[in-house]
Amino acid sequence: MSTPPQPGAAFLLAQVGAHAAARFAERISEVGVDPPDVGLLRMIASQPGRSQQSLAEQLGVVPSRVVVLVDGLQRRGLVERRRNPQDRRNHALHLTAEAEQVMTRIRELASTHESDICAALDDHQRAQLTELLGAIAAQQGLTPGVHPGYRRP
Amino acid sequence: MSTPPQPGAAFLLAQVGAHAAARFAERISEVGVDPPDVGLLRMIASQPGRSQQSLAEQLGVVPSRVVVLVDGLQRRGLVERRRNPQDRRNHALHLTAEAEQVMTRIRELASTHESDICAALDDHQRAQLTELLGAIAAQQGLTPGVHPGYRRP
DNA sequence: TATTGTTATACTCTATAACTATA
DNA sequence: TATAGTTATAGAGTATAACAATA
Repeated sequence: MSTPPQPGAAFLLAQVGAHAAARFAERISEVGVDPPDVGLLRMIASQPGRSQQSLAEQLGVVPSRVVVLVDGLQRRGLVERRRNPQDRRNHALHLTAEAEQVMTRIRELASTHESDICAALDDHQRAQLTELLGAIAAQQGLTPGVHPGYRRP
Repeated sequence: MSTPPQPGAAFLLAQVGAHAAARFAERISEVGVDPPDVGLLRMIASQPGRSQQSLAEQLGVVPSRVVVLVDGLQRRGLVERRRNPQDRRNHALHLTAEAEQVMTRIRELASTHESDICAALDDHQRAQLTELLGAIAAQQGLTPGVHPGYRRP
């Protein structure tokens, strides 16, 4: 007797999660950034002046990867590296004025994205889903706001 | 006034989904395969004798990628390519006896994985989550059982 | 001429390790 | 000597396009 291919919650999570991530990537390509960029921009926005090392640590990523990501954002004029006069080794990261506008647009896109992905659910179900996922995330020890797309070094 | 970083359902989906996928990849590494391998093995198991073209189409992937994946599975002794005497251009794909055993083990690992990922939920909540995710998957037009990790060509 | 599968090639992403400059 | 950041390099994964065999 063969096992019927009834996907469980874990497979559905991976499937729907990857779909949601891919659709989000499509949307934000409008402003010329990709999901890792957005993660970094959000972290810099919430704590301006952070060093690349501290970002690497929180993301669970090797510092040389942050260099590449920040290079890209700097080329696009979204992030500034400012030498810290107290310790000229480290770079304080700040968003540019343009980045503030871009972040506003990203928040709009994220909101549309949210509605799109949850189009099958009513408000109650959406709240329920958020609660269930939040419980899993907490129990699994996921860092709030940090996407595991950044891999551990 | 700054927007509080309250992650919505879409972000949680992407975050938890990527986590689930990564954990599953760890588990199945025990039998020397990775998630794309498992997807292919499952498809061949449910419809033995399929051609590489038909797999490529269902996965939404370029045929040359299927070549590489099947090469790997063949090297590991899990898949056989059999020339079709009627049309000697195409290769009918079949699982080996070893692959049947490996699939049994993978099903065990998937079951453990499922319990692990849903450890924060009781049975009722787990059923609820599965239902909500199923509704999203259907409304978003996702192919049942096909992980979007295989990208569209 | 069209189709199945393959190879050759190139591009992207990411990690490792060596290196520079500051401390 | 230790630390922040950078560069150079290599490996994995994947797509594109040219190609071989068969129809």
